[in-house]
Amino acid sequence: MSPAAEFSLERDEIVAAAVDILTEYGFDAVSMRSVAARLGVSPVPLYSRVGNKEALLDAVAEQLFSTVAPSAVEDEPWPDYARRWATGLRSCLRAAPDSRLVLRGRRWVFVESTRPLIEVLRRAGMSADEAVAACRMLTWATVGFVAIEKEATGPRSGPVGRAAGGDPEGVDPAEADEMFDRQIGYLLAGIAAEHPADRLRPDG
Amino acid sequence: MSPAAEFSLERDEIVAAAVDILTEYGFDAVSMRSVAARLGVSPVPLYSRVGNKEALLDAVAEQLFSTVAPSAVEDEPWPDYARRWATGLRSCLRAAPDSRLVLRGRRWVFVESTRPLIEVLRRAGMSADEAVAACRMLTWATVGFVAIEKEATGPRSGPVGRAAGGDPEGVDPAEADEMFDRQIGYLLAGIAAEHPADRLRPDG
DNA sequence: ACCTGAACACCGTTCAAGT
DNA sequence: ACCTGAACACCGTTCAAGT
Repeated sequence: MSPAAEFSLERDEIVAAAVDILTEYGFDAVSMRSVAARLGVSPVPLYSRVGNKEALLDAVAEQLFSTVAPSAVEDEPWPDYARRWATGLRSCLRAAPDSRLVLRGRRWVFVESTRPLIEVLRRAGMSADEAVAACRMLTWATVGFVAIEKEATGPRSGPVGRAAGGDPEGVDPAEADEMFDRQIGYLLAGIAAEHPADRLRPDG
Repeated sequence: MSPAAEFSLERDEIVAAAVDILTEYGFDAVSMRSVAARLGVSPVPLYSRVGNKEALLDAVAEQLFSTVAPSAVEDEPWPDYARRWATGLRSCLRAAPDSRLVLRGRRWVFVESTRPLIEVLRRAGMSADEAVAACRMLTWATVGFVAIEKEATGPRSGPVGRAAGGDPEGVDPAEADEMFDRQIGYLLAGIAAEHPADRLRPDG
């Protein structure tokens, strides 16, 4: 470490400070000014290191979400792995401090995580296009589900006075789990139905 | 109309002004100050009429999204109606100026629109719980899909330089249409599989 | 080079006056 | 009662100085 390193402001420290504020005080507390203050610096140097606030949130999302895919088990049927993959993605997303991180133009943070799933699908006999289409459907369904789930099971549920009761949208976490499982199951069944077993199990 | 009506500031005018700004200049342009300015008023009176900004956006969402359900056709099989219902909801959501309107705790704006779907499902023989569960899955899937679709087919698609190319998430509108149809089809098939035809078609 | 204080043009919200 | 100007405590971002 060079002597100057203790005082120099690295991109990674900025991102780490933003992650800290995000997890401690929430999404709305993350500002260029608050991140700078936590680092004991004026907001100006942040702009030369990360560009602007949007780029900072890009970096935060990348750190939180990249490479979340579970590893494949030998000889595991593709629907089993796909289900594990979607479930893993969902828990990762649910653990995230705020869904706004991923929903405003940061879908690309998952591209890296889709690779193992696409590989499993391809090994099962799907073409590249088929594998991408299947992977995309599962990803969109999962991200979309969690986006709604996070606010459906969260504190706020309507304008003052409304909510719960006969509201068909009020959902507790256990119901959400079951609903997610069922939805992914339906999608996997639909995908499987378009891919005859003999093509998908060339070694069976 | 009382003589004072011309000058009095009604809640509806405030909401209408907010909708105008939203559609003309976008979500970020909607502020208590900009809405007040459009009405030629200081921001203060808005607080006594609508409460605060969140309540104003609640009212805007309600005006834009309530009652979007297509009406049922006589003797239409429930999966056909459900598909039309989901497609109608999707186009309504896509026409909306910004997905942030519905994704931050405003899911309840669709509760009214779910009624006709639930009625069709119940008439087809589902129990109340089954109908609500099926309706919820379709609603969540559709809202989640559009939330991702709107930013996937929009202008921004990653940190500068990334995007398109081999990115499995880059999608054009036609592909999104097909993907939505397929996904809803899979869900409807899954729901139908759990509801034997004789129960769902008591008159067949 | 790299940081700072100060500024610009905004926010949501509230308060003490005015009529 | 109902509105206003002014203020408070914030934003993101930029600029002219300082070292």
